[in-house]
Amino acid sequence: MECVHCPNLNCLIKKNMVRSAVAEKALHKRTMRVAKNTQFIMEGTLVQGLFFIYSGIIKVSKTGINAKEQIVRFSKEGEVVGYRGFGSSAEYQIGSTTIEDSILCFFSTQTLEELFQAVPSFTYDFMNFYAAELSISETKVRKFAQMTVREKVIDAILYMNRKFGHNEKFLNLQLSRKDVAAFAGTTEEQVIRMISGLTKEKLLRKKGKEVGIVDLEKLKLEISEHNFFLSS
DNA sequence: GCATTAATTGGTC
DNA sequence: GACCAATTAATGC
Repeated sequence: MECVHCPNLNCLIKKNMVRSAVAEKALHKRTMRVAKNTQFIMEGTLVQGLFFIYSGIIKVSKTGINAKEQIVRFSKEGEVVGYRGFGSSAEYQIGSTTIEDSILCFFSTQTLEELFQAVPSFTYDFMNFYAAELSISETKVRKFAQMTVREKVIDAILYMNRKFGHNEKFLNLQLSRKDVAAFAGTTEEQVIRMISGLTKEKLLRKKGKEVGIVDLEKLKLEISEHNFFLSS
């Protein structure tokens, strides 16, 4: 998977390919195919570099109290994973697992550091990326403290819709109830109950494990009342 | 099909 | 609202 032919124009590597240093380093990356449901970053393991997603979907998670999983975010093509353990600490602060079959481009810490030193525009893009992530995690803290379970579940579904889209009937991203719970910050049973309730209220539809949005405006309204809409 | 995993429901603290 | 147990539906082989 050569960067020159990569369609992900928003990828930080691709964006900076015009700089010869980036283009040169891009030749030394390692690309790997990772099957669905495979963990490719273990929390607490030694940081070796960053993964840029060429294609596929992955989840980023952190182990909380009682070994409960907390999903931090989901990422798709063009995005980067592993940066949390970058720089300051030597171990990855997060784990990451594929949700779909994916192709990842790996850049070693050493290569990246050389690029940070040599290419300001690349470093600048990363800085903006970190800043945006920080802002998202700040509003997330607020959400967790103030939202009801119903709002958290609606918020999670709206996020899935914003980020991965929706076809005629259902959300494009099909997650297990357990993953939705781990992302929303509640339990699997609560997610199931909320989805069932919202389906009865004609705001959602469901068929098997698939979930779809029926009344987007009403769902948005419930969240916007608490000023939580935008971001994340 | 059978076996394993996920979704759902009901009840308790 | 979380945790636990029992039932049922979905999925892998």
